[in-house]
Amino acid sequence: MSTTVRRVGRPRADQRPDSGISPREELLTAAAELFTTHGYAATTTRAVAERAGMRQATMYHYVAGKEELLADLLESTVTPSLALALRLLADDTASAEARLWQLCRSDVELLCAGPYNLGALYLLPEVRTRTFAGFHRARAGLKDAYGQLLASTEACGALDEGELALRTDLVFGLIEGAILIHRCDPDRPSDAFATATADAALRIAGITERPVSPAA
Amino acid sequence: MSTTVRRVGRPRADQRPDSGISPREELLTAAAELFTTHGYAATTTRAVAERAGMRQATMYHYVAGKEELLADLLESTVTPSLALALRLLADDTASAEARLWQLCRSDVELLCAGPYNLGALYLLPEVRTRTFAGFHRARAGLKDAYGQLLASTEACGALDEGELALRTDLVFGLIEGAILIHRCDPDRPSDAFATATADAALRIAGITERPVSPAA
DNA sequence: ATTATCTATAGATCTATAGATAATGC
DNA sequence: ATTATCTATAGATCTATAGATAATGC
Repeated sequence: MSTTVRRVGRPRADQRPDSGISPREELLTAAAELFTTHGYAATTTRAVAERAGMRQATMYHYVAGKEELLADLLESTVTPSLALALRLLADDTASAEARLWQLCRSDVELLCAGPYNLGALYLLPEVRTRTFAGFHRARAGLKDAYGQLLASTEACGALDEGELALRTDLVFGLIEGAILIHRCDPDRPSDAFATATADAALRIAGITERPVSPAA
Repeated sequence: MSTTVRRVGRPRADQRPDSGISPREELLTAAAELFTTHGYAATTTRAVAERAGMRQATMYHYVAGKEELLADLLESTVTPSLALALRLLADDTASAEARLWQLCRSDVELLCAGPYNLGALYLLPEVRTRTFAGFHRARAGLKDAYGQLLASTEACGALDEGELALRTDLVFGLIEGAILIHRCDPDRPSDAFATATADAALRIAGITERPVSPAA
């Protein structure tokens, strides 16, 4: 009946109650908090490891270094958004306007729902390096989905290529920037905020009234 | 007739042609480039000093450290915007819509015109500390001006306090985020981009057609 | 035997200060 | 004498590896 799990290997120096998640995930959680609050470069491997309950050197048993943690965190923010975007692109039972609205709303909710502003991490200059190619590919795919949905709307259907790209950038920029706006006033309920941001995104696109939402 | 300026003090180790700006400004320029491309925490005092043409230790003759450089740079981005905002608030010859549009357009131009994405620096976690109180005060003043202009528009005049704050955050967020959008496609001419972004900001506010621009 | 962890540390930084130096100014 | 700069460096990091240690598994 004892919940004390006997584990292989030398015991940790400071024992803590079992969190239920794997050491690697504990490292990711610790990194998420520290990267977003203190900054990536300012966060040491020691700080991440200790917060995850292990000594600095032990971290290398689970990850190759700080960059790997950041790459993992970034991919985890964009992957669910991309999955939804692809589903919505394939769905022809709802109008483009309605699907775009739903994508916007859901992306803002995803960005703001987590305990940390992971969404803001993509702004780090370090992220430009090739280590993060996977993240960049996924993000480009997501932005492309926004562009395709926009192109299918009545308001943007007649735009030329350059104008459409500009609209897409503005809409996508507002959605990605929502995490920073949310940070100004974190007490605002995030579902109302997500709805208002999706409405704003559609107004940017030139769609003046909120479309009928498709079945989720 | 010689342009070689004889200056007091020990000569620099590696002489370079006179740039015309003061050593402190050279440090600020160097910091702007390095902070925006490599990140603040990742930039060393040595890197800043050498790029400004002096040895690492000499930097301390002009500034107290890295933080002072960042604080100065941040204030320099928001000060001109705030000055214009206050002028526009006091100007009652133009409609609120027209003044808001002009403020948006001008802010985006200011953010995007510089050679570096200084506007993105305010996102750094380090900026939350009290060293940057001056910057935060100016930024709050600017956002407040946006709020006042918005409140004077027909589209937002009837909104309650919370709704107005939300609109303000969304509009201000789009404008501040414009620098990040610009980074995606830096070749787009920045005046057309600024115009499109100001249009988008007004659409977020609920203003459907571009107001007649007041005399600049 | 295998595993997860620890301690210890080499090597590579980076910041900020101390004190020397090489100009001009008077 | 004053000034701007330099060189040198103490003290404080931080990363990543080497090798020891204390569990379980068989």
